[in-house]
Amino acid sequence: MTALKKPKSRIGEVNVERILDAGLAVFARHGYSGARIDQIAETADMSKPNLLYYFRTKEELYRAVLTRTLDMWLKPLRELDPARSPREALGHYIDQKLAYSRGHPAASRLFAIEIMQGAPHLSRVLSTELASLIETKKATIRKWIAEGRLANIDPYHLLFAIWAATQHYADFDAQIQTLTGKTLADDEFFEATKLAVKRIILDGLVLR
Amino acid sequence: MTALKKPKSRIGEVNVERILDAGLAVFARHGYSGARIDQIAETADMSKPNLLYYFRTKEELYRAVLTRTLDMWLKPLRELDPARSPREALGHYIDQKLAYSRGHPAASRLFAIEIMQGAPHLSRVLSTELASLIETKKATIRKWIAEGRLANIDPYHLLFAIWAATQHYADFDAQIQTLTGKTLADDEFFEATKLAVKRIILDGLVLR
DNA sequence: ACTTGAATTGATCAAATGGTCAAGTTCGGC
DNA sequence: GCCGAACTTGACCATTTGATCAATTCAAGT
Repeated sequence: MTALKKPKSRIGEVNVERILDAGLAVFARHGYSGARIDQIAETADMSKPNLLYYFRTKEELYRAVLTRTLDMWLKPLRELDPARSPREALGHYIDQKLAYSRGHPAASRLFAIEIMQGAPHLSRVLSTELASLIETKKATIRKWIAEGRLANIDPYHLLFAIWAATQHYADFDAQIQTLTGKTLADDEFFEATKLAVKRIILDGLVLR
Repeated sequence: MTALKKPKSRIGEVNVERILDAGLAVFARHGYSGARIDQIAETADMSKPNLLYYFRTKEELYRAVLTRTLDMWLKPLRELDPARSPREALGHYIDQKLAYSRGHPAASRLFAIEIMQGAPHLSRVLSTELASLIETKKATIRKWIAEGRLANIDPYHLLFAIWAATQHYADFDAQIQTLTGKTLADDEFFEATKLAVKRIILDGLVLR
């Protein structure tokens, strides 16, 4: 809506990139209000006025960081493939989401914090871009159910369960690390997690 | 550890209660830094200096709110009953956690935000109280597995999946409401959610 | 080398905010 | 009714922090 930044040179583009990275790290760790421009600038290796030269306000920077985050968040869902079997497609989706949790934990947390605080900056995007994407994927899921290849579950709850279980490993990393001593960064734990999540959600816990 | 508040009269106790409620609401919506003492005081219907009379610093109030929150969070897990069947016991646990998400969404979000930001105020409690409780429950789960009544899943991943799926409905309420138009406050949606979560986690999605 | 616009920063401002304090009011036991 | 302790508050202070700006440096094209 409002005009954002437009770097005029190569060096400008590099700086914008550095600022976005720094902003993501600091916003995710301290929240919007807790993040200080000084700290973001320092993380990005530049002075505060210089940062404000690229993003005129803290709010503008926050929105930019958030937009970038949401794009990454949406990507795996776009790839959910109706042509494959539900086990393959959903399994692949879970793998992709867990890879995202592993590769971009700060982005996952920032997104989560934003939504938990009422999504004041995202509500528009959620109700348009995400909602229409979901609409498409609902059809895919319903098709699988109609074919008798999937339990008769409301597509929403299915997606929520997958989102929750996969994002949990990034968002609650501190808790997981305290309890298990491990993180998704650990290769073995990452593989074990992929198997466990797929087993729980796709196959269920209770033996019959 | 540090001495906290100790109301000396009946009116004092009532005020402390009001402040804790107000603090929970405001901290959950704006995070620690974003919450303003003025706003908490106003929500609790008192002046800022009066609030500071009961809690000497913002930090002290925050810790008090957080402690209370964690106690509520732990309660359902304590009740996980090894004597019942896994389907009954885990099903009951899921129901309890969803009831908590419905009844105390702000507490759920505050707890989540705190952990996502590295649990700076909770790490001690997590590694002691929660860790030892988990140790007990791990035995219960392993017993069920040994008896062949539960799939062979690492107890940690089992608990994480349940926590994630149930808390999601409180924590991501804004997103859920945007997409489905409903909240756990809606009776029908609440019942449907309980069934869906139990079906997904206990029975799995893929038909065999 | 010169010019022009982009990039950079030290100094500074204004507003917001956590916290204090002295002074006043209310409450509960006697 | 009296009295001390608990409670309440308007005014105020110190610090933090988002944002501005004039002045300087840097980079690229000619």
